[in-house]
Amino acid sequence: MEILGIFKALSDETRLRILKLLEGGELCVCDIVAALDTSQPGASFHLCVLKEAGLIRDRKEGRWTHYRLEDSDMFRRFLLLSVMERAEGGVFEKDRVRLGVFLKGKEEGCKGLRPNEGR
Amino acid sequence: MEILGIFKALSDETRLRILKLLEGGELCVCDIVAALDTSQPGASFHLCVLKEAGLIRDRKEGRWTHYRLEDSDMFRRFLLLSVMERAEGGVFEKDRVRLGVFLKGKEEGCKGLRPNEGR
DNA sequence: ACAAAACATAAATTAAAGTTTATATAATAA
DNA sequence: TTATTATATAAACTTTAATTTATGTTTTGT
Repeated sequence: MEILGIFKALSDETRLRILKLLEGGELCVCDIVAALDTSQPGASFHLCVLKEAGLIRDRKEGRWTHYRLEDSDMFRRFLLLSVMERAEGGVFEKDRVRLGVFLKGKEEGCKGLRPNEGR
Repeated sequence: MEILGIFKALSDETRLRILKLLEGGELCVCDIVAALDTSQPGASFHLCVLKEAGLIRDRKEGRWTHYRLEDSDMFRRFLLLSVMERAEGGVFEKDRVRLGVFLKGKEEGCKGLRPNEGR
């Protein structure tokens, strides 16, 4: 049953955190690992569950995999919106901060490099 | 986090079956046990999870506890509606049939009894 | 061709959730 | 008051899901 898989995917805090992060736009796995401060296989596992449930999409580019929200149908769109609105607490804010720091660090590393020369 | 509890409550097939049954109106625990063809403590456990998540309400009357859907707020109403619409498969139909048979049996047992004399 | 980075997958472990079995409680009927 | 019915709760057990640790794959940089 499709709907059961969707609710199961949404019934885990780590996965709600990932969805909230993706609200800000596409992210690669290492961004998510940095933001959640968790293990890389752990993040991959949860991303897989979310993808199977049709809540996120992936896009491969070189050695990176970028994930973004999949809200092409009404039901999923509503659920994702609900997560954005109703998922609250310090965890999400902290994730957002860690992500910011990490992304900033990435930018710094690229200073002075020409396109396609970065990490 | 409230939303997490709601999704957790919805991430189990037995509980979706209970919600679907309650679509038809209030039921007592023994109705649900009969419809699901499961154990009474099992049904009580799942009813408890659904109640804690605010998806159903209970009403005590004599030795019975009657449960019904709680759709007083928009979000829960939408989720419950989604379950009604999107939960599909033979299980639900079978539950409905078993419930019908059981309720019919109850009625029969009451034939010829004055009010408050039957089960 | 070799090394390193980004991610995925698999096996082993741990933790959480669901089921079963037994017992308790509360209300009604006899 | 004793027995019975409807339900709840608790403890033991089983199943499922999540985490950890180790390794594999692919792509890119040197």
